[in-house]
Amino acid sequence: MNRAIEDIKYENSSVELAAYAKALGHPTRIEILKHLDSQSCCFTGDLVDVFPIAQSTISQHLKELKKVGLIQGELNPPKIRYCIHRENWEKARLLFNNFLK
Amino acid sequence: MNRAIEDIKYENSSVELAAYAKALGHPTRIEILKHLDSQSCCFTGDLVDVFPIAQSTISQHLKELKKVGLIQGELNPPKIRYCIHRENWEKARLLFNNFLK
DNA sequence: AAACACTATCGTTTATTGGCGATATACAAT
DNA sequence: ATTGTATATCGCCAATAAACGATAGTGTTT
Repeated sequence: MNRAIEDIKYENSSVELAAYAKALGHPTRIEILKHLDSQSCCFTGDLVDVFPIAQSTISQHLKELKKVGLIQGELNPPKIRYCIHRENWEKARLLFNNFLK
Repeated sequence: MNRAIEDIKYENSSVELAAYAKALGHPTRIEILKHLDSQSCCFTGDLVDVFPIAQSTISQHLKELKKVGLIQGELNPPKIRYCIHRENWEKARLLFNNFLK
């Protein structure tokens, strides 16, 4: 019964899907994405005005979303313009679509 | 963590979507659901044979999935037959579908 | 060079998650 | 009533996540 965690062999799509799902697993991140989607792009500062949470916290959420590839940030000094990463967004859409049948 | 999550007014759909996403945010749970889907239903014991993780851990994952409503367990003594909760599954499908446009 | 605006990162704290073995519970069959 | 089987729960631990304020970049403008 001594099972090592590294013995688990997941399907690739399961790992990818879980990663996207995990990133979507917080209401603030969902609403950040909704906001991004509604106006194609926006700056961190806009979000700080919209959500009653600290700037550093928002930055962390953005980092999470960027890490998993759902958004991308382009320099627009001194601001950073965040947009949805359409290619990966589509990839996620297909994964969820296929999974949820 | 000075701010409770309840203090932020999220859209209802954001909270629901995030809850589903969070439940899907682990590869083991994804594969459990795939397994359930592929054969409509199954017992905890079947999963213990399939995944190299402890029985208690699988039970925990099932609990998570049940909590969010994606699966349901019906007594089939002495076993418990787990099935996908089709109604909520459809609800999740619509939420993700709508969100990912 | 200094001041400013914007964002990221650091350090800390607390909560949650994921894993395990051990134990408890529930029911069937003996 | 005892045994056996299947599943859930408990207690524990390590790792990760979420939140904050403070601080450190980064690039513009004065």
